[in-house]
Amino acid sequence: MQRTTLNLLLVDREMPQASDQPPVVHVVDDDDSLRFGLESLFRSVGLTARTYGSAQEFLKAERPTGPGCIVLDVRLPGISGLDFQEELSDLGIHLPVILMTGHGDIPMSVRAMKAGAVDFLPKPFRDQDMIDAVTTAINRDRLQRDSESQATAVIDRYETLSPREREVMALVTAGKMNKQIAAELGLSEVTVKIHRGAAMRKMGARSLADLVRMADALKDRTR
Amino acid sequence: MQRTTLNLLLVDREMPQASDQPPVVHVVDDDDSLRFGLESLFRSVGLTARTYGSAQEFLKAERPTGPGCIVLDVRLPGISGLDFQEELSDLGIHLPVILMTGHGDIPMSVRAMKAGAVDFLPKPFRDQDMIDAVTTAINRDRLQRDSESQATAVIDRYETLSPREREVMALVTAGKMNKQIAAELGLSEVTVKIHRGAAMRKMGARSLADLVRMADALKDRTR
DNA sequence: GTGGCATTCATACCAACGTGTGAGACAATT
DNA sequence: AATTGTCTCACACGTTGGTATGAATGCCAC
Repeated sequence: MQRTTLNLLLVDREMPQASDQPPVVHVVDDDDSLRFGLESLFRSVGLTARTYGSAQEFLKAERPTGPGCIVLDVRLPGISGLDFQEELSDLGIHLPVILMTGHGDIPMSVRAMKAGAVDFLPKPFRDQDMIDAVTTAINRDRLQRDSESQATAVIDRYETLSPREREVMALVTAGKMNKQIAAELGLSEVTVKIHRGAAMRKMGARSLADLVRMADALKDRTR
Repeated sequence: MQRTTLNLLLVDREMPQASDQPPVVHVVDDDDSLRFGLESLFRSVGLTARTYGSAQEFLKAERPTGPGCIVLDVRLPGISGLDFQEELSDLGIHLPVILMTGHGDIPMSVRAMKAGAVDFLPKPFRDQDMIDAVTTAINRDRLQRDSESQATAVIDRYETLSPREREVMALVTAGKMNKQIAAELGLSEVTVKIHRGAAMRKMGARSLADLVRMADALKDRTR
């Protein structure tokens, strides 16, 4: 579930976000002619492509923030495409990855897929297969981005809560009554109500159901 | 993602369940000696194996209900292992699948992994690789089973709700007040309270937070 | 030290929730 | 025909939740 747990909780407040930027396909391959070929292929279907001759070149370029995906050759100068795929995760670049290879084998493809690759295409591949893979990758990225931005909004609000408010929120969303919470924290019931109200206000929850879903979304992101 | 949304909601009531049956590895391959080899390999690590010479033989055997996984050759008499993998899903057999092949290629392995295979092993493989794959598969199955049985328990309870109770539950878990629900359904507030109470009782929810999580779990299963 | 923030609480009031009693209507089943 | 289940509602009572007023304490930073 990861859930699109929060579906429409925050939509009205988060709507005017720039989630509709045109997607960019980042092509990393040391073969010049293949880069040019892919660039024009993607342009032919209305997609913007940026190309890089090596992993280093990709990394020293401006870090991609908009939606898109990465098309990666397995054999790159200096680093394996598979290793680079993992490195991207560590760097916090979660764009979906498509791998290509001229001399690949099954274990290689399995490793890539286990690591979350969208597709693994042996060269030569058909143009349509690449386009299908990129389309799938971009859709996946869009979904990721949407749930990510919603989760981020919830986390941002959560950060504004005081320690006490967080404690109370945890117990409230665990289904406990104010009275029980007061006993558990050694407080009076009024105080609990105040923290509870503050948590609702700061989190932007219009109902307890909202708050419960936000709490669950927070748990999912921590795991 | 499916969320372990419900973590401990039902534990106290569902605990004495037979989720701790020993796992069974189902081996489907037409090569006799390989079947025997795998059977003794699995026995050597304390796993029970059942073997089948073909997909048909597997299907006409007693349908597996306990935990485990399926080890499948890609080339089977009559049907491709990849097609069989998909067929198993359609039949509602969701045991994790590991594929083996003597003459495989990359697209084959990619297709299998996309379809959710745990691993795809070219023959000959190392014993340890197979054991690792099976271990991963069985763990995955355990997680699936746990969340599945919890979800089933919630669904079973939901089925006992009357239509009105379901309507009210939906609106309650959407965060609406009794007053609003009454207006929306053209009812008096008392009536809403009665349905609401009945829903809580029948669902076994001890708090609104519980009910909200159950409602979300139901949505996740429907999707 | 003064302002700001977090935390705590009493009192009080109103809104919302939960449940029980009692009852009428309708449909389907036995 | 009787039963069962669903759906409906009025009335009443007690509990729980939400908020405002007013106030006290302690801490940290400017």
